[in-house]
Amino acid sequence: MLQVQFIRDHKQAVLDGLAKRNFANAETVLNEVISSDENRRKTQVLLDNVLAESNSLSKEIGQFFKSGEVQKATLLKEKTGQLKEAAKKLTEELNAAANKLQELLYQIPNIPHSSVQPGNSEEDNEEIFAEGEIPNLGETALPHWELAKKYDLIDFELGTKITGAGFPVYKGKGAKLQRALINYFLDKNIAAGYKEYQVPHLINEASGIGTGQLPDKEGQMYHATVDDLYLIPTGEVPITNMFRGNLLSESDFPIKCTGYTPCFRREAGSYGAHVRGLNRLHQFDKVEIVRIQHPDTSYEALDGMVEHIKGILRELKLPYRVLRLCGGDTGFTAALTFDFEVFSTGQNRWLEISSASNFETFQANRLKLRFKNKQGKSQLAHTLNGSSLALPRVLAGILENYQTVDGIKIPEVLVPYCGFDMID
RNA sequence: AGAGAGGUGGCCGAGUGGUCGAAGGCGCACGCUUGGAAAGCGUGUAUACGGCAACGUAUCGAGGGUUCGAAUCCCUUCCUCUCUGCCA
Repeated sequence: MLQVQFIRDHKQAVLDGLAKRNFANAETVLNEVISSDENRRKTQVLLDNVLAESNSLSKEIGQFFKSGEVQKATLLKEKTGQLKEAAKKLTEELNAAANKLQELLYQIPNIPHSSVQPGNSEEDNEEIFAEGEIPNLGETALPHWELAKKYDLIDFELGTKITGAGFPVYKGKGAKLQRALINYFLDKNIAAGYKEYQVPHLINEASGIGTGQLPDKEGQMYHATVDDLYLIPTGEVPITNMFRGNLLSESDFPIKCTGYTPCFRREAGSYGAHVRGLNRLHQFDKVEIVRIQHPDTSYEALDGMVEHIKGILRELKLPYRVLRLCGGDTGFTAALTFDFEVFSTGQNRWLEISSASNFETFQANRLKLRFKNKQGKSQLAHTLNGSSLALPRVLAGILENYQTVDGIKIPEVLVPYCGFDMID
């Protein structure tokens, strides 16, 4: 959520930013925001004045009662009746104005960073880095769902029986490989200074609002209605919300967290060849990294996260590329996002395996996550997160890129975690 | 799940209808003191919104109500603790 003050002071910059995202009716919405805000402030001044008068009258009445001048008190009481009505009406107006402003602000996405290019879709994302060799497996390369079947690693049908499509069952060495990856990712993150957390997998409404999943995107989350809780779509939500409402001091920075969680996504509207196998699931595992930063260092931090993720992919010896997302493809809450994609040899396409973003103050404003700056004022912090990494597609990438006629080789760094070096 | 107790500032804790944004203590900051430190003494120390400011308003878990006036009374709700039950 953008700050009203910022919109008031930098209207043109906001318009330019929204244009990069192709946000419709930006000017109209901003004008509405500004007029709602004016209305809100005007109403508040009126209400404050009424309440101030009412308060001082009440004090006088109290004095009169104390000194026994009951008649004077009774006289004043009549006056307060009118003020009460006025206050009630103004309170309603103020609430209505504040709610309207809030609703408008919820609709406006974050302003993209200056390096973000305009664009409509993933076609317009820029590749900024690529590394690793794409193995030449020729015609024999199999997609991971066939490999998974051949070596009995993942059972999609069994998951369908238990739950439904998109809830696979990992078996034997498939399960072990996945567990090895989780441990390896966590160890890498911890070595880089991230503190490990195990967090709840269900969240309440306030948490969903804090990180921006609610109120608009509830259709993407599973909702446990009896208790009004949501299954997390990503570990970002519980991890970031640990800091909701906090007032930090500068010495608390940087805050670096990591955690392994399953992720649950309804993925309403997804279908077709692109969702086969592990490509798109309703439940998948992910190791997440989250950082809370001083605004001055948040972009350094983002670069640090990108380098960290590169390091992991380099060790896994997977061919990957990094994209800077264009305005139209950048998520609602992010100012700048880098996507990581691994080349999937068996499908001959790139698969997104990580996304690292700086949200600047957008989430912090919703979370009321602030710190005391050097001037002693409270100021919004910056939040960032990234996947390190999303499991299924890394698994798919390993199966497909490491396949040989004799079986699937295990990347060297994972052998100690797996306890075997070959799936055959 | 049933019964009871309770939720007050960074922390502890007083406050049961008015002068209470809230005593006292701890912590923290600054100053005095000191060769330096500790101790001692003094001053200051919540957040949000509005206002150039003086200041005003709101906030004692949250929401609603009674009252001229609510931290204090009533209702709803959330959370915590104790006991009982159940249970990985």
